[in-house]
Amino acid sequence: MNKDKKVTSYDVAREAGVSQSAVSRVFRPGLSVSQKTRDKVMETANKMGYRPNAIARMLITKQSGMVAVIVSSRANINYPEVLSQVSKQLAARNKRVLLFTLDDAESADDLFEQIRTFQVDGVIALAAHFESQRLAQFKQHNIPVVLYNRNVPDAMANTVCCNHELGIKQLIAELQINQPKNYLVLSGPKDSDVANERREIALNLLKKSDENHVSVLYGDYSYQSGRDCLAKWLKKHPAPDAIICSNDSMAVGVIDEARENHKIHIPNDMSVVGFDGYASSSWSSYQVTTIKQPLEQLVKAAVDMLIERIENPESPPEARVLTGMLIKGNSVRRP
Amino acid sequence: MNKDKKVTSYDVAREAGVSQSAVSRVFRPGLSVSQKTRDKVMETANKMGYRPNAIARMLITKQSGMVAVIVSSRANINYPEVLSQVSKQLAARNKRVLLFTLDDAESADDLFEQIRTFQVDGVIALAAHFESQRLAQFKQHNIPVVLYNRNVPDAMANTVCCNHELGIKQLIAELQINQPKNYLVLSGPKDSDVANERREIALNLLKKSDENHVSVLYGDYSYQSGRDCLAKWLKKHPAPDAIICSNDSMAVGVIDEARENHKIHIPNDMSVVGFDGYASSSWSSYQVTTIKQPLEQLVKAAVDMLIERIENPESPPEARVLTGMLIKGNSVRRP
DNA sequence: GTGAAAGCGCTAACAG
DNA sequence: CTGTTAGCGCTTTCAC
Repeated sequence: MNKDKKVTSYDVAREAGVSQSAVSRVFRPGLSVSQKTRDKVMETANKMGYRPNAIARMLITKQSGMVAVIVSSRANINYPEVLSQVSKQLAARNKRVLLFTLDDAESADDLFEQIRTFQVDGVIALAAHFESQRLAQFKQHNIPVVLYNRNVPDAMANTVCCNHELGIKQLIAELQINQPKNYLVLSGPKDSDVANERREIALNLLKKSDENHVSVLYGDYSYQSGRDCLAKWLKKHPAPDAIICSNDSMAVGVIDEARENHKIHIPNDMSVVGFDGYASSSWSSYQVTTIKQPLEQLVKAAVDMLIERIENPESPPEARVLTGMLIKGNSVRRP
Repeated sequence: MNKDKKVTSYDVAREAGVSQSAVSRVFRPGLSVSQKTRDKVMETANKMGYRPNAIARMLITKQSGMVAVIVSSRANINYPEVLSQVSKQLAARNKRVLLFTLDDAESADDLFEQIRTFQVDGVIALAAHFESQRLAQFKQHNIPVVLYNRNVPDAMANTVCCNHELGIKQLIAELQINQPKNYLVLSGPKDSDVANERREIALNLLKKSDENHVSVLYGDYSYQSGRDCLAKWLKKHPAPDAIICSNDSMAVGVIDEARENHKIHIPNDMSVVGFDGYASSSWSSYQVTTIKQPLEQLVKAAVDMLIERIENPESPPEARVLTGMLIKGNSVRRP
């Protein structure tokens, strides 16, 4: 067993009495080598503890086998699961995840240079702060990018997204069983594309009926912001009939605040809906009515799409929209 | 602007009228280059869109600048945050995270070969399935490893961990305000080192008094397993006075099950404590009394330790134990 | 099927 | 301070 120096293909070749390129061939799948040579090489390789050096391979093949995944730490609470899914599914396609964090738009230039330096084969962006204008830079350098959970209107991007329009339609249909009059839309932050989209969809749908009274508040997707927004609202206004939250965390915050500090019963006095299908929002004390994102399928779509773009760089931009599932919880009053 | 071919340092050198090594020097921090050359190189480099190729650099310096981080998907719910912290703190030390998932012990051999292939500078293991016997393999190949949130008794490992002993002592002290007699210890899975440690500490502390009646159940750290375990227990036994859960998710599950299906009031009829300080466990409906892990400091310790081991491979194994903070929630009855 | 030889893009002595 | 010269460990023609 080697202890200090790394074993190279030359060492193995010498020991096995073959050429270095023979060793190389044995370790590259699908290359023709005689069974005899293969066995001999494999045996000495194992004995010497040889492993091909991926770095050297990258240098020559110009394929790093790595995909940059960009996350933010103020992330959507779903991302842990998304991330391990991404890693697993990319591993199945023989790619690794090189992780980058992006917490503010300012450091995006840096990030770009970093990613370029590492010669990644492609990029999956989970981070809200990854602005779609950045796409041009990547395109210029022929680095395929897939945006996860994003819907870019002008459609020059590869995106994978849950069907927000349909989902919010379903949620509003649920709410309307009670014929509410006063709605509050609790949006995510203004710098989040998804938050903006969900909010606008809700507002447009609600605008269709003149009878609806609709107000908007802005949180930051967090539990606490759900609480704070509701508390602030109730200082000057009566409780609305229904609150449409841009995600589940805020919905849970709203529910807790309503119950704890305002003696508002959910769902009897007020209905609340969320979005995402985050596990905690289904806990008995909340049972938020929400749209569950088809996480595994979304990730699969994103990975498939990226691989496709890596293998065939000329593929035109594509948006895949998957349908979420309505979870009928207990946060909407039933007649 | 280049469109197709990648720009190399030779291209820049030719264009700027200097040698290739001059270009190399400009892009390596801390090397002496005259201001004039530097400016000229930088200008043409920018003009041509040149970025040094990290892969080539890795090959020659034998430092990949990458750290393998091993996670599992059935992960501790804290890991999202841990992961982005790790990524951020490693980035500050000029290292990137190469992510690997490990979901079952069987694939660990594969994982090891993968990691070796990528020539990572070090490894941080967050995954419960990463068995400490594996350490020998890494040591043999001089790859430093730090185990996060793990306490390996025989101490031949670099570990970073929260002080479980102290934490559980504090939790039990809280519980004992009501002088409970019947305890239930709800442990995490038997194949988790941390779960085993937390369970044994609790059992040992409780054994000290002959008056205590203590039983043990095994969950899998999930919310649902908390519910299931309690339900199963209550079929044959009366409710205990106090339940000590190995993590917060199970504690929340226990609380929901008790309230919803058994009309047990928490904390009046039964006290529950958790461990970790997971955000959701502090939501008003639960307010679990727990120990909050000092996440940021733990990550910092792990990263510091790893960098230290990378720079100085001879450093002896070290265990760093940080103290968590007791969160007095509302899941323990007060007299 | 196999070996020889030429690099991939860069860093690191080493002279000048 | 700058340029020249060897490689890092591998893949990939190209003869044989």
